[in-house]
Amino acid sequence: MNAQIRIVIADDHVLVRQGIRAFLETHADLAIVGEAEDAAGAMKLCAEHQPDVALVDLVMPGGGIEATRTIRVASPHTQVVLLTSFEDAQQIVAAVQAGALSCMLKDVDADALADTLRKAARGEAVLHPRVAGKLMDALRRGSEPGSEVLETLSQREREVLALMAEGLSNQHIAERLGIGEKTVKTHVSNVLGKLNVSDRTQAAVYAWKSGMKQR
Amino acid sequence: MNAQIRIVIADDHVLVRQGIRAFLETHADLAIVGEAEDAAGAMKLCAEHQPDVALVDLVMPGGGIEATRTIRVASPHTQVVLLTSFEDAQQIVAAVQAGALSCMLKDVDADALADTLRKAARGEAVLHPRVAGKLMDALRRGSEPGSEVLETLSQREREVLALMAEGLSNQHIAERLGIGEKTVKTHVSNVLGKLNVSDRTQAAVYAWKSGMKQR
DNA sequence: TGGCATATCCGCCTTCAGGCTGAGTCACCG
DNA sequence: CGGTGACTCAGCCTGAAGGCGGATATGCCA
Repeated sequence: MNAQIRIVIADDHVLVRQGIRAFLETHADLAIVGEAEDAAGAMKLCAEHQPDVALVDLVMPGGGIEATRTIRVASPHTQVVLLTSFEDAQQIVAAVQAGALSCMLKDVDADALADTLRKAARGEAVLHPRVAGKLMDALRRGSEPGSEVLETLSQREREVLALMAEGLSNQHIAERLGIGEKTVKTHVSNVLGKLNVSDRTQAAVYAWKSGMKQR
Repeated sequence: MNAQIRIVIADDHVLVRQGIRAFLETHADLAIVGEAEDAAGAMKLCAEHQPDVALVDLVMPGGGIEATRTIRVASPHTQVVLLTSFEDAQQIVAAVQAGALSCMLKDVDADALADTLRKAARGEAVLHPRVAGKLMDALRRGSEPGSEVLETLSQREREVLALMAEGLSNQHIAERLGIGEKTVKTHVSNVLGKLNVSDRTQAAVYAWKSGMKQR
């Protein structure tokens, strides 16, 4: 007994959404339960409907990658299928690491897309053939280079950021590094300024996003 | 000016080599210039003939990965197409990083294999569909299992955590979710309690550690 | 029907984070 | 020798964060 597969579409272009909808409505087992036009809306919609699959455009207000990440956290049941016009390996890798299951280019035909969605609902990944090649490139290069902004940090600032990214308070960082808390606050302020973020949580997120915690 | 594509086959099973040879000989544009049964022989053969493509078994004496690496170094012109019976993500990733271009499972049919070889000669990668899935898994490195503690969070709490993990302040989370800041603070407190952490930065780190990538 | 979990909101209070300013030491460099 | 940058520390002040208690409304389940 196969229930319908419930799908949320997230794309900032109405035309694209309508096109996808028209594509998918020819398949009786696929039900579109909602459409969003930005990352925030996509997360909200997924949290609300808990769809089986979210079809997310890589390029959208708020960011397709951020949308993927928030959807995966806020709505673990929902599998994310990425939709993209461009074959940017870095972006695709980032999206996969953010929790995207499959990745399709926008030139797929209706049946292939439907098939991808069905497989996604079962947790099976599908890679668009041309995406596969890009992914191989990215893998070969061994992950993306870190942010150049991180390079502007001094040694001490990097240490402080690393401990911030572990969730330590100023006091604990001070103890860990054997310096005063005031000094830590100075470093923290400098780090926040250089990274152009407004608080330690954003700095920690920055560190994780830029990969300083992954190699 | 389509010259024949020159191919070297490296597999330790005579039967397999003969099978592949029989497969490919039905295609006039594919020429098998040599067969090797181990890594050393494959490298020697490639260095000698500088073939366009080397079809390398992942499992062979001397190691398919080592064979790939040495071939790529000793004979840069030669593209390596991996052939494997097993879908071991680690092995495949390692082989790709060693320089393999494409990866096929041994259940491909003759035409698909021929097509892969032609593309490889042009430098285009092809991933066997089932291999793609494994590769995604490896990339994701354990995002699926998720922490069991995350399961104890309510829907709303997961949404709040997702936004905390993006670095948003209580005020911004409130705006994003369309609820009051006081309510957000309540949710945040509950999340901190359930995750057994003492501040939002630690919660964000927790989300990143358990929800997205790496160990 | 009475618990129980969830989600929403309010107020009070304490602690901490982070901005701003200033300042001392040290090492390196032109 | 003076300048520059990194590292250290200090005081002051504002605002955000988070704990604690209380409150209301929903829906689910025994």
